[in-house]
Amino acid sequence: MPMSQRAHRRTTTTIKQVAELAKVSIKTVSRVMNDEGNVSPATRDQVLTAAQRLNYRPNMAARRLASRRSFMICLLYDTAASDYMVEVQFGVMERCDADHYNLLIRPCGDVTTRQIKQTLEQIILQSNADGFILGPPLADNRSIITLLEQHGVPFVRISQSPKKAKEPCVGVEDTQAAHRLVTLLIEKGHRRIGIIRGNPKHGSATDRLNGYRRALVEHDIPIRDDLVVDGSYEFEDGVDGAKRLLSLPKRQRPTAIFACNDHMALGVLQYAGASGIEVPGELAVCGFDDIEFARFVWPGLTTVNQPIRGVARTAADLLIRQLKGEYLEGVSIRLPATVVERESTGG
Amino acid sequence: MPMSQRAHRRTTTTIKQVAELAKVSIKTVSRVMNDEGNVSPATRDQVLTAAQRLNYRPNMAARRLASRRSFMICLLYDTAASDYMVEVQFGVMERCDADHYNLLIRPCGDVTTRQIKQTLEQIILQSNADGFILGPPLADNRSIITLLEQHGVPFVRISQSPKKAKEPCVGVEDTQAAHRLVTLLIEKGHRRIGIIRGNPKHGSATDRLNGYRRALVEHDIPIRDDLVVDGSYEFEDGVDGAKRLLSLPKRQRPTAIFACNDHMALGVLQYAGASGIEVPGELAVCGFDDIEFARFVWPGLTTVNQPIRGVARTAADLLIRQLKGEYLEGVSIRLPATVVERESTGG
DNA sequence: CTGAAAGCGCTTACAG
DNA sequence: CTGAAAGCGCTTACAG
Repeated sequence: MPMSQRAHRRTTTTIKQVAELAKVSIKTVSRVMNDEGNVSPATRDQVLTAAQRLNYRPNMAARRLASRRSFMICLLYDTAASDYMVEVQFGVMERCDADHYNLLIRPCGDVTTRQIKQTLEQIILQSNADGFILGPPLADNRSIITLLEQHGVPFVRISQSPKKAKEPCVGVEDTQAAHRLVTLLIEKGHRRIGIIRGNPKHGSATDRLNGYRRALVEHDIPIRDDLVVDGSYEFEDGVDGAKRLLSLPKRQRPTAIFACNDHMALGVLQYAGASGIEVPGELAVCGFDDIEFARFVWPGLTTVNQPIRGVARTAADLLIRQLKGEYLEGVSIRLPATVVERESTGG
Repeated sequence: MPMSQRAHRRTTTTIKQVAELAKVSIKTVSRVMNDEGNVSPATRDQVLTAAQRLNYRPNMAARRLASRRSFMICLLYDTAASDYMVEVQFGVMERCDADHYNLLIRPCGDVTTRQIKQTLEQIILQSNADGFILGPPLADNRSIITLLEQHGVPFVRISQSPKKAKEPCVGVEDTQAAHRLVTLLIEKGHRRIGIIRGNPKHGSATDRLNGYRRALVEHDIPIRDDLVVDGSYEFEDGVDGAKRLLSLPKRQRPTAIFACNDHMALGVLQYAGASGIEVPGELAVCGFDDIEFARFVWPGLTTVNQPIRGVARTAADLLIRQLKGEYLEGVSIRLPATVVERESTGG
């Protein structure tokens, strides 16, 4: 006998059996299980006792079919770093568990917007998700947002650009964090500070650049265009950016580089290592994200720790509250981030 | 009107409407949708055309309820590295998509076996999963295996220890890969090769040590106990291991270190960097796993690339085939891994 | 505060 | 190769 057949034989107790034992109607059991209220404490106790004795668990498939809800939340994201996404998954899951929602994950890496839209439409049509959480930078994708809005499906965005849609949005205060980071460099005596910018598709890229600018302006340090180079959050951008910045004439070249994420900062470190430039002696380096490896490289990387799990938990919370009928249009939440100082910016 | 209400209004076509349009019974539509056969080509075409015209998608909740299957596969894992798990998720998902299974993820990091068992029992009782895929090292956890077997739930293990259960098992040929890696070091002239072992809870730790031993034996190099140090796959173990190995008297200390995973190898690199020991000049270093950062550090890390996604896809495949009734007891598959040579082992 | 009835959209088991 | 009937285990909408 193959296992698959044995598996079908699992005995399950139904709402009917609980109702019989508790001597009430199935509707009353349903009321108790769903905390609907309008049940006398005595009846409630009877039902709960009966349910416990029979080890009753509501059948989700039946509940879904009858209520026409899936109790599933879909987490949609594309090419985010794995560390980041695993944290997001944890955060969302924590919140989902509390309300018995299932989490469906939908990575769409290396896929065109057109393909994502098709997938999305399938998921929506099959009623496989009551709501969506969009990770960056998908959360800023205009045509995805429009599609979800057209179908009237609730969703929450994890993004730095709240204005891009009226749906709730959760992000990080990274302008402030970047500001503190660059201020730290200035306080250590740096005046020529280079920056390697993030992927312009992400709202965070703009935010972090703004933090950098503000810190310089506050200290009356002119913003030099030749110290601002483009990047897109990839390791290689860090290598290229460092190369460009450090090939400036010696008296003009930066003594510190702020790479807008850790991947690029590690690229800077690699270029420095390969070129015999000593960090932090000749060059201070800092990143953003505090990925696991920021403390694993030598010298350890000064960076910013983002409360990713908290952001994700908050996003899930807003979505679930929306599903329960709360009106949350225009809600935007930003969580604070923390500067983590390590060896790459010196003593 | 809150969004949650609008969401409920999504119009869906049912099997009944398709049946009417195609002028057949709903049972026949069901047959076509499930590829059951026993339908004449002409009828089949009619149904397919009708389904397409109405943009019909079977309602999963109804299907689940009627068939008493959840069409969900649960991926259960604990404290694996995020890079690893994201790859596993991708691989499993790829295979699930093909058969319209949903993927439920269940990370159990930092949780006792007792708690995992409770969670598992809940999932099983709620029929929320037709089958499970166990990631390492959970896949070798005796009491988890027993629990699943008792409930008669099909599962597949991702593990290096096929003998630990009769259920299907998928792994990597890492003994051979470790053997090739150490042989490479020997061919470069190294004779004193240290090894930092992996977490003994993982079957891979034993495998990799065996590969190391075999390579030395084949080249008539004695295995020295003082060159074999314990570890558990954490970065810090690499630091500690390097410290211990490199504090040996100069003529006895290793000229190369094989850390049994990349995290530990990066620990070795960090210790070397902080101690002014030049890699690869004074010390060759290699790891195992080929995590993203193996190529981001300087010097780039020589390591072994594992076909994680393929392993995961294979595991999902075995599970789905089991669910379809195939008999796969005792099946064990090992996929080959590839040595990736970078700067940390020299020219 | 409680319940009887109808129905969610499929599959199963059976019949022909 | 095709179909009519029953039922999966809940919730919804209504009545009292």
